[in-house]
Amino acid sequence: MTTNNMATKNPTAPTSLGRELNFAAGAGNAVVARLLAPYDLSLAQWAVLQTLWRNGPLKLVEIARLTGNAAPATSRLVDRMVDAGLVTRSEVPQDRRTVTVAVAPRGEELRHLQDIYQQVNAVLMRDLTPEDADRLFNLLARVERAGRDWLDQTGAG
Amino acid sequence: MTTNNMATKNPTAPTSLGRELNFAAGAGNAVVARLLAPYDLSLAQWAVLQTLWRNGPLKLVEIARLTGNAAPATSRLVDRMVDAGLVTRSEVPQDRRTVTVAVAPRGEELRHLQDIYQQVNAVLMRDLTPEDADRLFNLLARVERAGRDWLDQTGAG
DNA sequence: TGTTATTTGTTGTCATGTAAATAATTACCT
DNA sequence: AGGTAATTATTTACATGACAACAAATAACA
Repeated sequence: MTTNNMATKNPTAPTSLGRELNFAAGAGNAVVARLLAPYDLSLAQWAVLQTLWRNGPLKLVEIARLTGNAAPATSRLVDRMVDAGLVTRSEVPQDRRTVTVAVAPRGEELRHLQDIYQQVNAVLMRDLTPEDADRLFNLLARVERAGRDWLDQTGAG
Repeated sequence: MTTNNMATKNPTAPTSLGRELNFAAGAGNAVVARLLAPYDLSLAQWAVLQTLWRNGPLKLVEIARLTGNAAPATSRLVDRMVDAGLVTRSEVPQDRRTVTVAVAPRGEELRHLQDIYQQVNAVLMRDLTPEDADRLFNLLARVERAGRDWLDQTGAG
């Protein structure tokens, strides 16, 4: 099983986990992009709608946190989505710094795309057993946590 | 072990594989970026240098293929790397369409960064057993292949 | 109360990714 | 040979991402 451990022993094909992560993520993103293309919706836009469908109207900073993007990128992304009629911006009297973003009617019409990630899961995990799928999610979570921990300790230390 | 299968059964936390892939890849990319920052080198630039360090001078289209990017992105990326003195462009008499990209002296000085991905591997896989690491590489390869196959069949069919 | 720190959102600047269109060159094939 | 197809690289246009700097508003606190 591990007589020729790819990650630690194989000298002819040194393998970068970062590369494999990016290639796998890239393939997944291409699948979503193709599924969303008929609706003129990008993956980034879908991610914003998804957080709003699930959580209701949100502050911009919350959308940024939930989608894993920085605030400036989210601000401009929401700009384009407002122009496209997908979401609305509303000022908040209680805190005049914040802006509440909510789904607009044109975005509500796309709510049937809320569970499209399950189609993507099905495509990507076509050849995986349920046990393999569990393992993959678990391993990815551990990898991400290890990276974030190192970033925190290195950046703050 | 699979009494509460996250990927298929847990109704309270539906999980997107694409999301997890992107978050894990993002964490890995942030780690590399921080390691490369002292050398004023981006991940994309490092990837180009890596292909050249390993394979010698290459056509632009070969760099694009090996790094997994489209040709236009590679063309501009190489532009900036030429400006930075990292690589050189050379015309090929045998085929006047092609341009050969080679490592310049200033890029050769960074060759010690060739194996930096191993440091990243060590950070990301800190909590993984060698068997887990093997499984992760294997699962990622299968996921990517499933996505690419679907894209090919859907796009070409 | 009044000063300082924090939070929130935006804008500027840049790097990078895609797709489409273009130009130049080479390969193919009757 | 000559016309068509394929390959290679670039340019254009646009979306998206990061970081720094900034402005406005609120919170914290001496």
